[in-house]
Amino acid sequence: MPKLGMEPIRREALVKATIAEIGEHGTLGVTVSQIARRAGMSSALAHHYFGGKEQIFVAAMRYTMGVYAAEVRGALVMATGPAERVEAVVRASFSPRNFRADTVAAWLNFYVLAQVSDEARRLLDIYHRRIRSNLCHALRDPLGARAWPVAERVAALIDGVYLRQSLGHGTPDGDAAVEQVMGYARLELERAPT
Amino acid sequence: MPKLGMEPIRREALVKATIAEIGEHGTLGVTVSQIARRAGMSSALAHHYFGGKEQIFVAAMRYTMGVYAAEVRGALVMATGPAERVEAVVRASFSPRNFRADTVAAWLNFYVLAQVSDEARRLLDIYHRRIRSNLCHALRDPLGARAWPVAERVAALIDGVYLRQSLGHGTPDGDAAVEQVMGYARLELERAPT
DNA sequence: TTTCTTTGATTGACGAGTCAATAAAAACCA
DNA sequence: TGGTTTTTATTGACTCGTCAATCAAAGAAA
Repeated sequence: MPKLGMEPIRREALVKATIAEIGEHGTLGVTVSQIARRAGMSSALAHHYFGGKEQIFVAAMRYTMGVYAAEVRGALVMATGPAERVEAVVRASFSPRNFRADTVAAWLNFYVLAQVSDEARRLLDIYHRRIRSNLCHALRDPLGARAWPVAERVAALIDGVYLRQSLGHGTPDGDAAVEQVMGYARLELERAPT
Repeated sequence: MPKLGMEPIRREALVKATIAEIGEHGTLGVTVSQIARRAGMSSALAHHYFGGKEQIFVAAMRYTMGVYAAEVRGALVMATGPAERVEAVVRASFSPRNFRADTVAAWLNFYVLAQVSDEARRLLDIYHRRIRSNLCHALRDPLGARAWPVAERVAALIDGVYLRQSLGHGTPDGDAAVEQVMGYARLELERAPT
């Protein structure tokens, strides 16, 4: 059975199982055994490859952020002009995938962890920096010096709307979320001339 | 020792101890014993008065929200005019108290719990409805029909900015947070004429 | 005495992380 | 080629610790 090169396969299986398990239970209070069982291996193997539960979860979050970053890049290549570029970032943030219960649970628990785990905090910083950079880049041309504060506000608005859509009643509505954020973005772009 | 009317005293002590303990550990993974010890009683008594850990935490969150609501009301009575009323709500949301580590920890864990606990979800709904109502009321006069979507956006912006300030580097800056939100609010108020 | 308060002790269970031991593939060697 | 060693993969069993929740019983006021 033991074939070579199992490590990356096991790691990915664990990462995906972690997200699924946290999505089902809502909490980080899932056990390594549950995650390992879902990934089809013993808990000892999970510890062998990752070291501990927190490291497994951070890896899972890194994965989630990677997928999100890819979504953003994918949307950006088809965008022309500032408004479209901003909308690309916003749309990616509110994609169906990001509103799935497991993704939401991952993010919420990630925020909790970021309070106390340096590694998680670092990862969160990367997310903040990336989205800020993407938005700034899109806004720099039309807004000039105002690009920075507007980007910051759009980023915060994305997070806030995401939170409310995720925890509100009923199924989250991605299009409505996009409109909520773009409503502000367009306002800034229309009064553009710096 | 057993005097009458201990119940409210014990409950309050437990609620405050819960917030302090979660603030110190960051997580809901604190034990009932830790909370009870901090509140100066046995864990059995905590169970006696609240039933279980989740109920203790929900009570703690209800308390936190109550304090916040009082802050908002206090700020509102001194406000005249739409802009000031909005700013009152925003300022209260970013008061030093709300940026204390224990309050932040309470809110973040509350979001996690709201995914799976009906009681927590109901409480979160109350928060959403209240802030929406306060902002709508402040904006209805100058913005008319546009009051609702703008209020929703301001509310989301508050949550988003709060999240970023709390989990960003360094000490949260309440004034900067207020300015970030009011920057948008004023934009809407200036183009006011419906 | 009745009622409220309080806790020590207990139950019954679970969990993270470790370790020694097994299994199998690959690399080395003759 | 056949045999042997090394490396990687894998897990069952175990340690040590924890914890939520219960309960019977005791202390004290009404």
